[in-house]
Amino acid sequence: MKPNPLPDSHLFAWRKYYVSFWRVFAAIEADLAAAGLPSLSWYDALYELYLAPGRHLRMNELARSALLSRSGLTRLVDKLEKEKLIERRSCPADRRVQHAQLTDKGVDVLRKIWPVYRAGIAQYFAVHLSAAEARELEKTLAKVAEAFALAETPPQKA
Amino acid sequence: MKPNPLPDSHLFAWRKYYVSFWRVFAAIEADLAAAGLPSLSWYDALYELYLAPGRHLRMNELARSALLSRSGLTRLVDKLEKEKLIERRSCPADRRVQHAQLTDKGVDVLRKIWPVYRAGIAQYFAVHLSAAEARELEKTLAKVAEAFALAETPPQKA
DNA sequence: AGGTTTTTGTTGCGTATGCAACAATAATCT
DNA sequence: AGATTATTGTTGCATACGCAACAAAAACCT
Repeated sequence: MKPNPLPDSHLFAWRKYYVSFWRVFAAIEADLAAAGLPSLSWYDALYELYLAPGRHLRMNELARSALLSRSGLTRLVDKLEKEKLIERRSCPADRRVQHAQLTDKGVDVLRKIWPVYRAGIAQYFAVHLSAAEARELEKTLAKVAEAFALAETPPQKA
Repeated sequence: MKPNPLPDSHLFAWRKYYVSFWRVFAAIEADLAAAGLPSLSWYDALYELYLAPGRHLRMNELARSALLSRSGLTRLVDKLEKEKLIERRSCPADRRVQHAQLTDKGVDVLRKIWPVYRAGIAQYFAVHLSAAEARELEKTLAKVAEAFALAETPPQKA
């Protein structure tokens, strides 16, 4: 940990990354709340289920995708289930496992949130980026995100 | 709001931005907690005071810089004051105003946090960026952040 | 098979944080 | 000056979230 190479260029990049993210995130959350819609954590969970084959995922998988702890996800799924946006389903093959299954009503809510979310992304974030900058940003941050995806895979024998 | 131009390139950039940020943020927070250090919100507030002329700021200003609501900042300052990292000082010129004044002990804590924070930035974020990418990222996200700085300034008459 | 270890989801608890309401004070407008 | 309005920081309340402990179930060992 001694070499710790953090040149100014990278530190400055971090500061902008950090500040800009919180500002954009707060602005989008405020827009959602003002529209009487659920917050982004609901969207994230519902959307991950929407993408999943069969529109269902194990709690554990969903927690990872939705960027939550397992306990946090349990609470979130409690609320989503109370609103009938998902259903919990036991897994016959492994009786420890619960699946969260997206309902049609869940898809509806997803479709209600998206226009406001999209407008927020456009207004607070995308409007400042050229197409080239967007592609560059995606490429760069993909590497940052990817490192965590790899870390989730335990080291293989070979 | 109808045109709403959000091309795929920008949407993909947003997804990477969003996911990578949460992952990096959580990893750094975990490192700080593991080292028995306070969380980033403490660092943010102390650091903004450190940068400020005279090492003090009004509560309102500090809330903005530290990315917190006024009430959130009040609670944070309560804790910082209890640990003697800052002092509250009334302002004679405007008796509504309180200043948060960084103490020497506050500077010490800042210096204790920074190595762990820096290592986290380096390890989870900076290591994936070339110098050119870092500069590009900073330039791009500066525009995103700057829009909010401008929005804070109420529209001028002219 | 029988005992240990790991994994899975849930719960108790503590903490962080925002919104709306509030009191004190300052600024603004006749 | 006097009345109204705006600003500042704080508080009550509600909510969201993580960690550690837990029970149930599976996987893994001899």
